[in-house]
Amino acid sequence: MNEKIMHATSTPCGKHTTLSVGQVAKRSGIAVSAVHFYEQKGLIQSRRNAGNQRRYHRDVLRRIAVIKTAQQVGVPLAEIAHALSSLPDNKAPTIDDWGRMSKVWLDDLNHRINTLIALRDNLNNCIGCGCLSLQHCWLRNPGDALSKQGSGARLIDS
Amino acid sequence: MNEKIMHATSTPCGKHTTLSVGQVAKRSGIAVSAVHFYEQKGLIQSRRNAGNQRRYHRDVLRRIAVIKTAQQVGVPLAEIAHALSSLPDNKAPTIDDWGRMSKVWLDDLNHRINTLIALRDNLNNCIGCGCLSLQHCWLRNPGDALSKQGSGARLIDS
DNA sequence: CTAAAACCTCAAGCAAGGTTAAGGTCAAGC
DNA sequence: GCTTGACCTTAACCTTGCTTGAGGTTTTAG
Repeated sequence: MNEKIMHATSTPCGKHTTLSVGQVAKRSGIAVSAVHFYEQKGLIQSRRNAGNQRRYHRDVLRRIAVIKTAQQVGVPLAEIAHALSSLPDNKAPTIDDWGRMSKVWLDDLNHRINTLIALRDNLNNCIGCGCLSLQHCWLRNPGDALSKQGSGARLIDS
Repeated sequence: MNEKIMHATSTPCGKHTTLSVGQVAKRSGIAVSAVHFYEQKGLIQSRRNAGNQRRYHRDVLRRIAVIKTAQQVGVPLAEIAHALSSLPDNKAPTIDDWGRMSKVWLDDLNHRINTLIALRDNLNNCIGCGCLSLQHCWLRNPGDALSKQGSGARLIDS
């Protein structure tokens, strides 16, 4: 009880205050259970106060913002975790920290962006030119096995 | 047995042949079980031959290519199904068909692309300018509840 | 004609990403 | 000091997107 500083709302200043799980949930717009879940999966970290309650560094909000944004576009948690792992725990990341993380992600993000753009433009393109040769375009995707056959897959290929 | 035309490999021509589930799986690079699954979810359609085996129109390969590409970038099956539902079953889609589908998807694809680009560029940007004010950038995301609080979320905001 | 390969239907199981519920502790206000 | 809300842990459950298995039929190859 003497450790007032560990109680989430006990310091009026707000600048050096830690956050309780409920505060993190409210501010970041996710459920308390999701905060627990992310912590369990190692995406975020907390310390415990004298009464065993979680106390988060403010920077956790930033991490959660990254998590949410990445998830919106389909990046799996494991990958997000990997990227976030290059940031320091429980303190504000430095420029170098962000740089490391950025590097970890850039390739993947670019790949995702390119795939989406290809998907969008192929839809447009095949309509625009009227050839309907989607096959041709999809095949630029390495993961796509369609090309190897080459038999009758394309319909009106020019 | 008289309906030779319904047997997947019985016509030598290859142009008007239907595909068995195994052939579809092999050509599209997905498992037979996944083909079943997609059909069950309404993403693709089949007819049955005299022996109750599935026979697919060739165009199913194109649909699966779309499915796979979209999935790679995190579009959920339900949304893919919705988009695909504007294409005709069991026959090659016309230009108009693709146009309808494209329209259904464009907004979502663009949103996803923009989110990813924002994610990538924010990572770069915040490093480049040194301000680390990621918060500011994330908040352009409508789904993000962080902004409403405005209290102490930003750290070094300029 | 027969054996193997491919197919069928159901049902169960798995991984990811959480949510919900149960039973108990901690903390803040009156 | 006691009640009430926030928190704790553990465990079960849910949805999505499939895979695996069991038990039986159909096709194809020799």
